[in-house]
Amino acid sequence: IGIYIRLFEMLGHCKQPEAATHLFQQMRRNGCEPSTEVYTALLSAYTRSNRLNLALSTFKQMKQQPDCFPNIYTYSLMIKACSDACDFDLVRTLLLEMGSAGIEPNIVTYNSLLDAYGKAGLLDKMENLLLSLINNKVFKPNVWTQNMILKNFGKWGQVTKMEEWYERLTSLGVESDITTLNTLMSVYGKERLFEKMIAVMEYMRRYHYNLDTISYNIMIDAFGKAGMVQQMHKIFNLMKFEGVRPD
RNA sequence: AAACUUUCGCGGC
Repeated sequence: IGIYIRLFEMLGHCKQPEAATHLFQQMRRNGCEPSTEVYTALLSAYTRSNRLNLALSTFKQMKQQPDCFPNIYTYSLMIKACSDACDFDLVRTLLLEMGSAGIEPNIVTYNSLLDAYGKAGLLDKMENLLLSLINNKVFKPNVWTQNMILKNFGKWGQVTKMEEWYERLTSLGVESDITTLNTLMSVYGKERLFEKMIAVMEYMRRYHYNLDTISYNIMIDAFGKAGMVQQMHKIFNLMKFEGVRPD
């Protein structure tokens, strides 16, 4: 059983939803009873390839099986899939369904929903939900919440909002990680705020965050798009000097 | 063992 879950996970990463379907059928022919975990892994393989309809029909099928009750992982996954498709009515249905099943959403569930609002440009909804989570003290935002909030304000050009929320979340005790700082650099790069982008890089070097391939890609990309060739070369040379390999 | 975030790809709609 664990092997099947591992295989579904691998097929998900390789974007092979059809192969996952076949594996599931084969599993059943071999007399293996599906479980919550197996269905969740299968659904994950589907949603990783954005096969929402296939995931929805499989989810329905899952709920008709004995001993295959969706759990918090299953619901979070389905909520993310519906969120990514901007089907917020379906998200609401799933949240209600979870509630009646006695399953409470957690920070991961809300992170998916917050990100979906952000991606759709519904920044007010995103911010209001975040504020209510903070004010109700149900969940502490975590570093994933922070990174996603910063990215979404940045994505829509709201740099000041992004900086305000960075300060606020930091003051609430959320730590920054390499992804946080890469996100800030990416936004500053897109906005052509190169001095801020470089300031983040220097901060990272000063405080011993190891810049990774993504960090350098972000900066090279930003300078490249602006046609700033010698700055681009400087970053490239720094990357070689630091022993980070390009991809 | 299975769910959430940053660059670029690949895949899907």
